[in-house]
Amino acid sequence: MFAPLSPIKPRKLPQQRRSEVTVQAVFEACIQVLLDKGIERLTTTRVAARAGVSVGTLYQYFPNKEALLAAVLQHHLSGVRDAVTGIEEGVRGKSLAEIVDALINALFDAKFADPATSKALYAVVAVVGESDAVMRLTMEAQATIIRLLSTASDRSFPHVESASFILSTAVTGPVQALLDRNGSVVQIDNVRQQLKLLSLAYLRAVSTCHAVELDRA
Amino acid sequence: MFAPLSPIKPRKLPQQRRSEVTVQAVFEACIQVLLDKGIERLTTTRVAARAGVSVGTLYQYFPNKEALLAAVLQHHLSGVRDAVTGIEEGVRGKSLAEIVDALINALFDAKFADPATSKALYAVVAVVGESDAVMRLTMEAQATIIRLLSTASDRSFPHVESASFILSTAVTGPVQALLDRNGSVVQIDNVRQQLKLLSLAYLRAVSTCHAVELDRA
DNA sequence: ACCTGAACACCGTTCAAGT
DNA sequence: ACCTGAACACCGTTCAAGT
Repeated sequence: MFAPLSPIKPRKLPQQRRSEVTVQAVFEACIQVLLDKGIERLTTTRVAARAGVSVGTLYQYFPNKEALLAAVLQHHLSGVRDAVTGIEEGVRGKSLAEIVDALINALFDAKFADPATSKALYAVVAVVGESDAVMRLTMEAQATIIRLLSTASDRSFPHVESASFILSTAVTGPVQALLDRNGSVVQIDNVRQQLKLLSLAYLRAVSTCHAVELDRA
Repeated sequence: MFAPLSPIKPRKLPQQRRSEVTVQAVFEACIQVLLDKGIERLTTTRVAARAGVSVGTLYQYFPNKEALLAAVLQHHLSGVRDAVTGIEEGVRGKSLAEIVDALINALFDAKFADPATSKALYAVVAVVGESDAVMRLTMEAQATIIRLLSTASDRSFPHVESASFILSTAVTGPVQALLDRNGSVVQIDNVRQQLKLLSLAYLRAVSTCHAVELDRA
């Protein structure tokens, strides 16, 4: 979050480094427990044990169970957000079709890189979905989509905010369903193509073509 | 579920009736607690107390907490399924546009009749989503959509199953987001119209027009 | 036939004590 | 600076006892 900007400073931070390792271990243990016990049997003691530390240590870094879950979810969501913002330069000024293609591909690559983790985290959303940090990440991704759509060379959107809200939320459902059913690679790819089709069809329906735009003086 | 078909038989079932009342009370109490405590603080003791019975009584009707939550979710989902199947006769043989209109309207009427309850139940899906009964209801709704799309007079679908899977899951996301944000009436209606647009645009993209169909002998 | 509530094993969280 | 684990309040579930 607020990494020191001073360039050469590392070395000899033994304690800090130890705690970093601990936090990372707790993080990974949390996902592991989530994966093979389910959120209902996700226990702080169990997570701590799996991470190789005591409960007390876990509570030194996370004020409570919910904060732990929120942190894990946050980490995952910021990965998704980065994947989406990462395509921004590459598609600037391109056609709507190309933008949609890049967008859906980025989302699928991020979500299905580790499907088990993505699936496990959906249960977490229900518990910490109202968290500020999570809502902020969602809105950041939304803002990026708004910017992306605005740069389309062949189309313009009278209601970009509305369109990107519908688009981003609509795409979520099929992805979630696919994760839930442990879809095969070919099913995943089929849904990916269908979502490109859906997104493009919808966005074209709510946009106006640039070619016929001559309402100047 | 398996109501006796014998016509005149009621009267004098004092005990049964008492238990029916109890079950209903527990049911409603469960939703109440869900609403103002959240699923993380949903406690069997709390639900029982709110229903005006003891924990022991609750466990006489539901083998465990998860079964209770599953039953509540099931009840809600069967309402949604009924809303969808209810439009079936009304739209048989009509145009795709009319079918989509009726479908989205039915879904919105069912989901936003009691938005607070719908919202609260999304957290429950994460806990009992894998339940057989819940999955059966989801598939029944899907099957109805497949039948509906097949009856469209002006269009036919080469891959109805795929199309209805995408459609039904895609529509879920915006509805869920709207419930999460406690959308106003005008926002709800806006999303309703957008989803009709989206559904129609997508379904037209994956269907073939009936007018050009003359591949007979 | 239905209900009660004390009892037990387990979970979230804390804190005095260690290195 | 970081870790431990016993301790406490609370939750899920059971069961002997009531009406």
